[in-house]
Amino acid sequence: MPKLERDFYNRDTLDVAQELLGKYLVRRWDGGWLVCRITETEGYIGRMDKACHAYNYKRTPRTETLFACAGTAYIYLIYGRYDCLNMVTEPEGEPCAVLLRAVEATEASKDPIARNRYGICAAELSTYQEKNLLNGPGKLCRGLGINRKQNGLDLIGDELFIWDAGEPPTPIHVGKRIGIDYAEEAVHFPWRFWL
DNA sequence: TTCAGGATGTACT
DNA sequence: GTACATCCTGAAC
Repeated sequence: MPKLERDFYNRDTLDVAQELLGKYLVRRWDGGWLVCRITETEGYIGRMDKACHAYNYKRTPRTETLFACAGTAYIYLIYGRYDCLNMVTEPEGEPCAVLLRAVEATEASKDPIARNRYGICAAELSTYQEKNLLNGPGKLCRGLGINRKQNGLDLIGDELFIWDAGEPPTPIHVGKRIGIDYAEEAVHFPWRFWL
């Protein structure tokens, strides 16, 4: 399966957000790989988006990563407890990114992910735990062992990257983003995509 | 199955 | 001091 190259990320943020759906997030882990299918994303576009940390090109130590070249991982702490994973998009200097909101574990990856999330093996998961394994941005980071130490990581490398399995496009749902009620007019931008 | 409330720490004002 | 791109728990239905 081909790995996505920098050209993929160096494009319009909303195109990237939609095309990431159905592709596979790959994380090197314990000598092997954790592989998850991407099912929900959101776009954030700093030049015009009050929901983006780098709105109006605001540079701070935290947002510096958003100005890096496309194909960089932007990872930050939210609500004091959870990490969120983003893919930086568009040319260097444009603070834009795609937030990964939800993924699905492949069968072979379920055991280590269940251990990361609940400290048990996959066979011990309740149906409730299985349903809530990776269906949120904080959950998928916890499940895949991703945290702020990986902020700025190159997504073209071996630690963390995306595989294109060549699956045909399926219908994509479009709607408002979640958890950004403070963002005034940007609250209504239809920049959330899911399968 | 849904809902309210609390946890928790960093960034920024 | 305030706000935050969230998640979990427990209680009510």
